[in-house]
Amino acid sequence: MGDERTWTITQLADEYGITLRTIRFYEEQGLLTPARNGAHRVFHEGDRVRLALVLRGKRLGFGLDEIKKIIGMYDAEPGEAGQLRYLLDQIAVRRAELEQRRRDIDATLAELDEVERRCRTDLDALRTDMSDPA
Amino acid sequence: MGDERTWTITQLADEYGITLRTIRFYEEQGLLTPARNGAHRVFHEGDRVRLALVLRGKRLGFGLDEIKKIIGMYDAEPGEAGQLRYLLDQIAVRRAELEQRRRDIDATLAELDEVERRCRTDLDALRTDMSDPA
DNA sequence: CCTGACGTTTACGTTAACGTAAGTACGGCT
DNA sequence: AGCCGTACTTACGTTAACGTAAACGTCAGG
Repeated sequence: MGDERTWTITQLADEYGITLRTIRFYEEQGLLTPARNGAHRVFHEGDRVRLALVLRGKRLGFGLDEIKKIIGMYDAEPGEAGQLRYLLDQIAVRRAELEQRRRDIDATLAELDEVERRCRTDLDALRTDMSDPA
Repeated sequence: MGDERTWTITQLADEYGITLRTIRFYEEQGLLTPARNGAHRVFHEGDRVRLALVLRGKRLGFGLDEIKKIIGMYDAEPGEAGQLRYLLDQIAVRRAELEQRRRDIDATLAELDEVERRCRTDLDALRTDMSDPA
């Protein structure tokens, strides 16, 4: 039932292609809170998921404190109405940011397409010159 | 014909909500190459477009040197076949990155939706408790 | 003529996100 | 007993992307 599987710090680092230092740093910043066996860190499934979320946030270009807030929203306690409204607000803000990013991505992809087309046209032209050097 | 309109550094800074320092820094890094009137910078339409591209790159979380390469692709000279193939390679790389980012964004948006649903459910529960305090 | 707005350069300061030692500790193998 | 592998903490170093201050030029308006 209760997800017995655990990981060491190097196992997680290997799995996600990051360094031990990075994981320790994330803990230092409060992004991770692994259990301890003496001095050694013990990571459970939840820690693993959180780490994945952090890395995704990074790929999205968010700063670690931003990521901390976002992740914090995932496991927010129900709390009182004020907190809930604040949370909804924050969700709206993040969503707006992400949607802006998606628009940026789409625009950039479109321009890359354009560049690629020009590129292939130029290549074709070169080939034509080669086979028809008159 | 030849786009006569020009801008001062403050005009561009105001338009894009950045500082003079930032624009000067971008020039220092070779991302912008405005003309000069004596010591004063004179920005033409092309510079303005490039600045917009830089800022979009930043919103996407790219570093300035990455952005420099990407923008460099836009105005690459036809060049020889080897260069063109390299460029096509680079385009493929960027595209893969951007598509990964879009997947990340979609996943995050989906999770935000989930959090929002839980949030609204909780709010509803609170309202029900209020109106039916038995 | 002096001030203020706008621009310039040079250069040191700052923050984020780690990198990189240095030194210590502990369990297992031979 | 000695060493290896893995992990720990502490702490200074580094890079990117500007911020910020200092000191100066120049042109229009009062």
